[in-house]
Order: sequence, then structure tokens, then C-alpha cells
Amino acid sequence: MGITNPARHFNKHLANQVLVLVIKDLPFDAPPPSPSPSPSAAPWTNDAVTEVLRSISRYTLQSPRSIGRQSGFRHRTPLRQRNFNLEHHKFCNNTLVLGPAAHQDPDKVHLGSLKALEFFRWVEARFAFAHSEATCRELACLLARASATKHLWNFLKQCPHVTTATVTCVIKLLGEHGLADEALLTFHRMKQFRCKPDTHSYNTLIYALCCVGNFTKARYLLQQMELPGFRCPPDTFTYTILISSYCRYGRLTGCRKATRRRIYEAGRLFRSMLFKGLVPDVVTYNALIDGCCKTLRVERALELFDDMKTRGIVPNHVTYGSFIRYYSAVNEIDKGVEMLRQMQRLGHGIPGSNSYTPIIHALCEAGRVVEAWGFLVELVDGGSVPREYTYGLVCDSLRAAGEGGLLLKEDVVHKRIKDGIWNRYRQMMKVKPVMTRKGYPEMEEPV
DNA sequence: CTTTGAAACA
Repeated sequence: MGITNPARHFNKHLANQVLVLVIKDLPFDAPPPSPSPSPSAAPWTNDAVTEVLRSISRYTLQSPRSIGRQSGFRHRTPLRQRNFNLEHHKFCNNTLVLGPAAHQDPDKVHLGSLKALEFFRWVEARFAFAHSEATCRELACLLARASATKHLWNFLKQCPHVTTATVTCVIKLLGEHGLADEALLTFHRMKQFRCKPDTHSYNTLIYALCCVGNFTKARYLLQQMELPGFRCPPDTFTYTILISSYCRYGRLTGCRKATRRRIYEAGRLFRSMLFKGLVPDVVTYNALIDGCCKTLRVERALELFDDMKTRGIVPNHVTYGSFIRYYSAVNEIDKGVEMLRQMQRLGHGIPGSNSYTPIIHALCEAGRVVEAWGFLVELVDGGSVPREYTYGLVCDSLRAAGEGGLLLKEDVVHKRIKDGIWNRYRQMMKVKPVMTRKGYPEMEEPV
């Protein structure tokens, strides 16, 4: 772990020096607050410039929702297309701004993008640094994250190093911030940026549109791709994105009819992808199976489950998770347990706390408390740590059922669970200090 | 560089 790469270390240090200047809004030629290395004397490399832009991005615009997630992030609440004018209006009226950027300080974000642009120009002018595709992509991504679309488009227009991959990256980021219309605009301007769309960029754009529920435009793009002889024909990803979005979004509206129509639409897409000779993968099946389970159509889900196995596609812990959640929810817990055992037996995945949690919750609710405790122990033996809520629920249920004998304070299992939960909590506080802990009665603060 | 799942509380 602790391998020290001197160049990387130097770049990090340099990035910190520049960051101090950014925060204090000082020119980059200003004397550094601490001795060496100084930005105005540094031999700038590709990696160093990238590192600086990354640190500006990290400092000024990390959305609290994305902190603590390793890669990418998914929204718990559905995204809606954001409206800049409305947001500005609300901001002026001192009311809450909605959307993923809501928790960010707008001034800080603004300063971040301006400073990044300034730095980008500064290394170029002061050291004749030749920007590469990598540094340009880093700046473009920073501007996209800051939702600074005007700056972004201006930059892409005049930068000679933009590639399709860079624009795809930008489209993805805009989509993650609920700016699907802006993503679409960026896509349409690709010619202006001297690059051609490919299937990847189409897929990313379709995903961004689906995330805000704009299926009309998403379907229109698919139609375009399906035209015979088109340069970017749809692939498995294209269909999987649409199918999963229909399944996910279908449940959102309270209306049963709309849900049915969306799930039906997902099935239709699935058939048409098979017809085109495209091979569905685990993810495609998982999306469909989860859609069926959530709409209580297990028979269909099981059919798909068999279907995937005959095609030689190996189910994974996500596939089994959908079934386990379904069976736990409808109180057919033993079938859920059977699914868990099948996954282990066939070597289709190692159950983690995600697989055990629905079963444990359901068992507690059904009053089968001792069994619940058994699964909790099994989970811990497997090396996982239960969620705090789950642990509290099992302990409460044991007490209520008069099984206090399993609650001995000095028990090794209890100690391991508590240590695990506290370790995870401390880990989280490191990356996300602004977090309130729920605090369940079972967990007293360690000394 | 793109796709699946992820609880309870207020």
C-alpha cells in the first residue's frame, strides 16, 4: 500500500500549493505560503497539470451526495431536468435550490471554474506548456461538474484536443447533474467541436435522458441508430440502458396502468434486441428480472431466470438479490432462503449483507427471531458487517421474544458487530464529516 | 467512457 512514487508525491504537493492560491484568490505567480515547490518555478508535466485541475475540482465542487461512493454515483431520488433560470430566481429569493448541486456553495463553484480556466491559460502562457488530450478532458469535466455550460462550450469550441471520448465524459457528467437537455445540446454540437458521435456517446446520452424520464427523446435517438446502415448501430448497452430505465421509471408513477405499459415496453425492447441478433448479458436480465419482481410477477421473473441459464449467462448476486427481496417482501421467507442457498451452492456469488438483510428483517417481522439471529451470525462469519438498523432490530426482537440469553454483552459476535459498525462509521466521518448518525439504542459510544 | 441492485427514520 504505502508505495511512495516521488513524482506523484511532488504533484500532490504542487497541487496543494496551487489550491491555496485558488482559495485565497491570489495570482498563480504569487510567492508560495510555504517553501518549495513553488507553482511559478515548477517544471509542469501532464500529470502535474491534471493533478491540479483534479484538486480544484475536488475542493470546489464535490457534491455531498457523491462523497463516499467509490466510482460514479447513482441518485436515490429520481432526477429531474434542472432549469437554470428558475434556479437563479429561487437563489435570488433566498429559497432552497433544488437539484444535485443544491448543497454546493454557488460562489465556490463559480470561483472554482474561473480559477481552473485561469490556471489552464496560465501554465500555457507562462511556461509554454503544451496541453494534451488528458489535460483538456480534465478541464472539460471540471466545467461540466460545475454546470458551467457557457464556459464549457466556449472551451470545447476552441480547444484543438477534444475527442469523442472527452465529449462523452462531459455528456455523462451533465446527465448526472440532471442537465439532460444540456447534454443533448452538447451532443448536437459535436461537429462544432470537430468530433463525431459514436455508439458510446449515443448510449451515454440516452442514459442521461432516461434519468430525467425523457423517454420520447431517448426513443427518438434509438430510432435514429436503428436506421439501416447508420454509422452508430445500437448495441447491448443501448438496449440494456433503455430496458432498465423503463423498469426503474415504470414503478415511479403511482398509476398501475402506466407501470404496466412501461414494463411491457421493456419486454418489447428485449424481444426486438433478440430479433436483431444482439446477445443480452447479465445486466439486461437483472434489470428485467428486478422489474418483474417489483411488480410482483415472479413467474415471469423465474422464466427469465431459466432463460438466462440456458443461454449460458451466469446469474450473479444482483440477480439473486432481486428474488430474495421479493420473497422477503411477500413473506415467503423460506423461498428467499432457498435462493440464498442456491447462490452459494452453485457458486454464483458470495452473499454479503445485501443478501442477508431482507431475510433477517422479514424473519424479525414474522417473529422467527432465533432464526434471524442465526442468519446474523452467518453474515458476520462471512466477514460482512450488518447495518446498524439491522443489528438493532434483531436485538430488540430477541429481547421482546424473551430470548435475552443471546444478548450477552461479552459475546464475541456482539463485539465483532459493534466494532465493525463503529469502524465503518469512523471511516465515513473521514470522507463525509457532515453526517448525522441515527443512533440505535443498541450502539452506545465506545470510550 | 456507457448498463443491473442497495434499508429505516424524520
